[in-house]
Amino acid sequence: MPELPEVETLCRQLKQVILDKEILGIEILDPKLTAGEGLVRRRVLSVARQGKVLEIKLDAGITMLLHLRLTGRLLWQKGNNLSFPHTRFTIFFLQGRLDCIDPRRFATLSVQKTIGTNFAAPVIDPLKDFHAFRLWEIARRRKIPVKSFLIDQHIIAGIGNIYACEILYEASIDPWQRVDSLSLAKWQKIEEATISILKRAIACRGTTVSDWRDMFGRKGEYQHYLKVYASGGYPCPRCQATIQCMHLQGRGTYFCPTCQKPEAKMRLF
DNA sequence: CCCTATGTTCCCAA
DNA sequence: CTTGGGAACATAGG
Repeated sequence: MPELPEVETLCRQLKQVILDKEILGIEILDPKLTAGEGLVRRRVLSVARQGKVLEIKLDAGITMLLHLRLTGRLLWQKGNNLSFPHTRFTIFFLQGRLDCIDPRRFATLSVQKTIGTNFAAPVIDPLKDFHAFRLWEIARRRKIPVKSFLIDQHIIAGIGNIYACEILYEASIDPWQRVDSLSLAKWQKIEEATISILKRAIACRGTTVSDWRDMFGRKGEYQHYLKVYASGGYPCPRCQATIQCMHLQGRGTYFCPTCQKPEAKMRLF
């Protein structure tokens, strides 16, 4: 479910609730996630997001890395409510408990001892260092469709299928256009669209098209601002042409065939 | 039964 | 080495 705005929402909400708090206990219900054992009595020093990964630093030099993949959720609860089905682990604090719920069990949890040189991954965070010129330089050397480039987590960390579709619609660029054919001016349009869309989606606490919920169980609001995602067959808000859906890399890719007109010979199939 | 799904990784072929 | 396609992971919903 979660892309950058959803993970950022969880990150901010986690900070409100568990920063500086002590872990009183952990219950692991999914044997795939035993990495979480041994964190009892540790205190939360910081919560951060790297791409779609939540990074929780504890004392004693311990770092938890949580990736929710497709269907992972975090839910903060007070009191002794019954756990939701598919709850995979629970972390208990004095103030409440944090449930990780994940029907498809794709979510991953790892625990690392922080050792000396913790070099940053050479990955671009769309909100911190998405600069058109830098992206243009990297893209010049690649021959993949621009949408594949935007959702490649080794290049840019955090953009997934929904926001890639929205960004390319906003920038009026064909998702299949080869990245090595994009001008610097087009990259400036992509930069502008990416930053405005992701910021607005964060302000909306994410996009709920099916089951995304924030840490307090609330739906997001950005689904009301989607222009093309999940709108196949509906008219384009700009030109009234019919929004199309085609597969790219096995993912549903929504676009306006008129506003995002393919440039001759630059489209890949 | 069929298909789809906001993610990632691995294997294989061109 | 690069790229694209498909399967895998596991489950719910239309």
